[in-house]
Amino acid sequence: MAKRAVLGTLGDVDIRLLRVFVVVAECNGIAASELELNIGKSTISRHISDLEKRIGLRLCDRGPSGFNLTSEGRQVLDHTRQLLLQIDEFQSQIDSIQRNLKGTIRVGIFDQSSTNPNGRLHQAIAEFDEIAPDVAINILLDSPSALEAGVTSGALDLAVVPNYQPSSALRYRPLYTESMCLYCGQGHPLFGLSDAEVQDRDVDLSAYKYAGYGFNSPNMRAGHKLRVKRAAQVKDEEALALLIQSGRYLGYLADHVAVGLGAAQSVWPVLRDQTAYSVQFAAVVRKRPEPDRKTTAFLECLTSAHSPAD
Amino acid sequence: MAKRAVLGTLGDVDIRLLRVFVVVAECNGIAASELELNIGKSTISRHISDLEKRIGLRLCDRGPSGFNLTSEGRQVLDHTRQLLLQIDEFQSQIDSIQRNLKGTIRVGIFDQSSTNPNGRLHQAIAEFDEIAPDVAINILLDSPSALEAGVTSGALDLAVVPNYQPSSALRYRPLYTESMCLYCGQGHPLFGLSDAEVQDRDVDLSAYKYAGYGFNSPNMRAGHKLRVKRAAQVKDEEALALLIQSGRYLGYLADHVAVGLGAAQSVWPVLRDQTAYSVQFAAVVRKRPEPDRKTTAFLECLTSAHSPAD
DNA sequence: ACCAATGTTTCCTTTTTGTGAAACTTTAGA
DNA sequence: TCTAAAGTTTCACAAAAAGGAAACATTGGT
Repeated sequence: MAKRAVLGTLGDVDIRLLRVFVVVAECNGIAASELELNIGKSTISRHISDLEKRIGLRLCDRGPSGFNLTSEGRQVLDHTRQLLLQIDEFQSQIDSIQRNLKGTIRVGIFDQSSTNPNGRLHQAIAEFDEIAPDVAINILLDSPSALEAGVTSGALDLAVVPNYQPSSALRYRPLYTESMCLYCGQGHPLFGLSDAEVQDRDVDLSAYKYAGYGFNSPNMRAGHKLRVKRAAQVKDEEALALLIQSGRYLGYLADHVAVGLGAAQSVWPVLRDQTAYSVQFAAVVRKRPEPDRKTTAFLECLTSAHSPAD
Repeated sequence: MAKRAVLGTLGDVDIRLLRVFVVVAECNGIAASELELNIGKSTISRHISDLEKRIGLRLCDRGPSGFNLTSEGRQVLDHTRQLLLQIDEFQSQIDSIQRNLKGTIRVGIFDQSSTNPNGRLHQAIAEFDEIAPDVAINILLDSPSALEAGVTSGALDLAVVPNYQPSSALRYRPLYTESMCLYCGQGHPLFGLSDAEVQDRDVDLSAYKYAGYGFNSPNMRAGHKLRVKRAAQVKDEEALALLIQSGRYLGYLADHVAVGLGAAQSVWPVLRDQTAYSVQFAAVVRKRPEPDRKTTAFLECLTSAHSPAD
């Protein structure tokens, strides 16, 4: 240590010495406090006399003739007890900060993902409310790119988005996957045909009208891969399902949506082997500044809500 | 260190770290606080992260992108400020104990010493009242041996007594001296005789009546040394002076008393060369338990009141 | 793309602190 | 008077804490 900096030149009474003093005073002697403190008496003796030097007062008469606090010692003892209480209080204030999360958490959700039965957001929210009842939850629905932008800028604490094109500024935590497939509706030329039949006929999918989302999304990328031309743009899943059910359009649907629509009766998977793909949904937070505690806690809730154990 | 005792296992938040944290927060960054703290940034950085580990909370985002307290950091800062205030308050409570003497001080005075002009007890009292206005002074007059017994037993805090037969349990601090001499009164056979004349006549002092104190005192010891027989016992100086002035008795008087009686007119020193002696008056306190602060302070006042400088 | 500023980490040194053992000192009590 | 008990002091040592220097890492601005 080069030189003690300006801090606590005079002050910074050693809390430890004060604690020792209190115990010694309560035990009414050094010998008696040995057990309590679990320190040798030579050490205790030095502690007490150190303390006396530091605060410049003789605190007690001690020796073979007995132990007695001086009048100053009694006063110091009183003030010390109070100080130690205040320190304990400080400790518990800190503890309570640790325990009680407060504030508002802003969570973004991909607006077309709420129907997936794999998504356990509701469960995560319930868990979170259990451990952090004082945090207000703010939920916002938007497109994946808008959500990621929000998280990056700090406008959102966390978002649940399909995990594609990961940004290096963000940290992704996989939650669940959604399986997608190209569907057509009743009345469509491909309706009812098995993959083998379609393949036998050497069908060119791009010959059919295709409906998809108008914004950047896994759906859009899948469409690109099929090289289909988008004849209809939609903004939400229901609209897309409607177009497909019309029997005029091909389009990607999540399998759970197809099931919801009545499956084989209403919509039909096209070339499942080739067109099926799955999207992983992930919770995303920014890397820095590091997410705060309530965000981390929410992330944990999300993870545990989606872990296989549950 | 063999093993940290049970004290403050979890707690004992390091006050120093908290102080550093407050300064850093106030300076809004580590670099800025370097000057203020007069510590290198590497150390400060470590301090802050140590503190974060100890209390288990991230306190601030820091880095090239700027410095920002987290919401927890802000809360901790508030509580820390309060704690530091309370520590300061503790300090000043201690200081005030140091400064303000309280209680009662019991002082004993040799009851035959109050007329000596060298005794500056009044001045000492004035000084003491200046520095310790809240201490009540209790003064008791008694014989030297009674006073010393009082000090030894703790019934008295301090006494001013002629310093003879020092007791090993007591600590003596010389204050002033009183010169004594054997005197006779007008009408006595030795009145008016110079030392030489008395010696020429080969006078046997023990042939004359002698008057002295009836209790153990320097006066009594002086009488023993002269081998005079005590024909009259007195209990105070005025009675003694009266007997001597009668011209019938020899007796020891303090020179200042003789002067007060009118010196050469009224009383006459006998064989000054041989009979003169001086008594040192001293303040006396017990060695242990060590005298308390007000006693020590009073002792200081006595000393300074009697020091040559004054 | 480069630079300056802000922190962090690693490595090493110095100082302070905490500790026990043992030899002493003092005092109360048998 | 002798002894046991209570503290104090001295000595030696280990560990923690405080500190700095230098090499890194990250980021904002030119």
